[in-house]
Amino acid sequence: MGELREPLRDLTECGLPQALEVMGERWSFMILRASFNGVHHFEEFLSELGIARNILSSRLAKLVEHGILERLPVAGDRRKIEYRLTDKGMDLLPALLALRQWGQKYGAQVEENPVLVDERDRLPIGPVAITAHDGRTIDKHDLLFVHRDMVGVVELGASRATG
Amino acid sequence: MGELREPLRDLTECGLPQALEVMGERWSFMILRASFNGVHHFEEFLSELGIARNILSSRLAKLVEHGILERLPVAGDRRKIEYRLTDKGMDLLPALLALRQWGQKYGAQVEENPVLVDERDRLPIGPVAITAHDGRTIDKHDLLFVHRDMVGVVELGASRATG
DNA sequence: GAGCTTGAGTTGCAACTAAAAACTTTTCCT
DNA sequence: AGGAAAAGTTTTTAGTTGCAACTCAAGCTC
Repeated sequence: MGELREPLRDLTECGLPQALEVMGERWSFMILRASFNGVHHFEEFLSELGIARNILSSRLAKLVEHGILERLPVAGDRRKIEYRLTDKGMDLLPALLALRQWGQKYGAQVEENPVLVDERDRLPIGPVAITAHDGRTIDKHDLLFVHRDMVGVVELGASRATG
Repeated sequence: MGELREPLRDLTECGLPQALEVMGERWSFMILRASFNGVHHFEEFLSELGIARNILSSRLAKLVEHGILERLPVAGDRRKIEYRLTDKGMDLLPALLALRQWGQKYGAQVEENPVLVDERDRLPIGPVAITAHDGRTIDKHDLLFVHRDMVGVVELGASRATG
């Protein structure tokens, strides 16, 4: 990553804080993972994750509030509530996998199970990758932070974008 | 995501908890982001992030301890310490970007700045993508969790992998 | 239909973690 | 020598996490 530097000092403009408001909390990602794995009910999360009841309660509420999970009463048993991933929640899969793959690469080698596979050939997926605007995957060494006004401007001495 | 279900109940085998041990803490990702943006010194992080000194101190220590940042004395000024991303730290970029993109997609629309671009054409990067074993990017709808022993086994009734 | 069980939560309290502000140390600058 | 900068610690206060017990409605059992 030769020159992945930032030209100015205003780092505030970015979606990260938004994401972290929900997903930065202690159990959020573990709950999300359980959701992806077909866990849907309060008591299931509880025994699956080993989280405290009150914490689970407030996390689920927050995930619902942020539209990551949906809270629906179960037809047929009026005690039961089903927590289901929304599309917004499912869109967290790349983030979850990226994190997981990193943990796997550098953590103590755990034999992962279940394994996420490509439906087509049932072979394990590859790494989560950064793509260019045209879909090529790009290496982290080929990245650069530039000022908003300089997007698309290719190195012509000290030229500046106009407009 | 048609049948992204899990066959069994042992969700423990996965790199996610490993990753969350460091990156699940409150300021870790924000510190990481600042690092990627060329922030290297204690007082810089402090004013950039608006974090409390003691918290920053302990987060930096933890990130160093986990090999995500390196702590090196600066030649020429013996007061200064430089915190620098390691390769392990840089490998968190996909996770960071995935999170950030998600936040951007669903959060209040912020004009992001600086923008991460492809060095080649200086155009903004595309989405972080899940890839298949051969490098194709795959959609979340084409994914499936299967038991470790069933990897590569293509739907042949109730067949089982041997070995 | 009385009594037990299940599901999805609250409540109360102890232990831990984060935040703000002041203080400390060492080094540099003049 | 005196002041300021860099990178922390310490102290105090406020907020979170975690455990255990409790609630309360709905089902199940005989």
